[in-house]
Amino acid sequence: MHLAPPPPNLDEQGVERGLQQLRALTQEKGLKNSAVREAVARAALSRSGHFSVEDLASDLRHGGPKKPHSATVYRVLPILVEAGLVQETLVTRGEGTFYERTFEREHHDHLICTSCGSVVEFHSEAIETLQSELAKSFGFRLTSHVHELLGLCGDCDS
Amino acid sequence: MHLAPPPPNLDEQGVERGLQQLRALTQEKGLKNSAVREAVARAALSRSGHFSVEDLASDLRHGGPKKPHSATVYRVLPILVEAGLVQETLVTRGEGTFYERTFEREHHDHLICTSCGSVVEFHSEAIETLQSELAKSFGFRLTSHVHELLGLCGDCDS
DNA sequence: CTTCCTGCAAAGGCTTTGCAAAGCT
DNA sequence: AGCTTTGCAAAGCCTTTGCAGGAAG
Repeated sequence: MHLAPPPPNLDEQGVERGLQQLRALTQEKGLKNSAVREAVARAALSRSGHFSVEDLASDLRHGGPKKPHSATVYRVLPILVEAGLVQETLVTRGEGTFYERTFEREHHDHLICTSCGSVVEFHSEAIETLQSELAKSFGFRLTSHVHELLGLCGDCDS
Repeated sequence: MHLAPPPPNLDEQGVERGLQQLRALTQEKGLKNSAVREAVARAALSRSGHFSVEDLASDLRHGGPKKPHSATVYRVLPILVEAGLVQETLVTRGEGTFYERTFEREHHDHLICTSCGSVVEFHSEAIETLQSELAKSFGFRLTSHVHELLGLCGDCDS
């Protein structure tokens, strides 16, 4: 069990590998290439922490030449999820959907302070193993999971 | 690790104990008694599985003399949560919020088939223990958690 | 030329909120 | 009386959808 290492920002080559993985999926599905979709993917891969759809749209408005409409971002995100670049996260926050990069990043879960909102990312191999065994014993093939621990952090608990 | 026992429906006395627990909270908070709130609590405590706000509102429309507006149910549910009668659940389903009774019911988590939607409730003492240790090691005081395993059940995986 | 993609605006679905009447204490 | 609670309707918010023009293959 350990603290997940802080998000090691993806360098330009990493982003490029992510785009290639995206292209592999879109080709396989018979989709066309799209500069806008790649711009969204770039923005998502470049983010270091948790982000919302609006965060991405905002990055794109300020950052590059392409300024996708947020409806487009909503349409692209499920593709990025399917391509394994990002994943929904912080589902207990309630206010809107959040994502985080999963591409070339170690799997982790979250410990969340319900008072100040601080988030600790952890990884427990023991829990992962138990989950697998559990699923197996019920005849399930596990594809993903949501595991968020809610409580008060040291600062808020005093 | 085991299958959580099927919800042992609360009998009338159990419901009454639940209402008492609710009254304890409302008194402590200086709230007033309310027949409508208790009707919602009764409906929630009487449900056996997972339910939505609309499910409750519907029960109340058909069941008793009181027919609370759904806005009222939305206002009452957080109080029932705080009183420890119910809890949000199936957060990964996405479509609206679901609740389930926690009062006089063993804690459990969920294994969910993303294809057919079937849900298995399980309890793993080992995982619970690991969670506690984990929170402790990061200086958190745990108050609750969300743990949902997503995958394909035996039927859908063939 | 056929199919996919994008922007825009509108619709949708769930949940919250403002207000006035009604209910507790 | 003074505060909470309720119903109702309206507003809010996030997300999805229909459509028409544009881009890719």
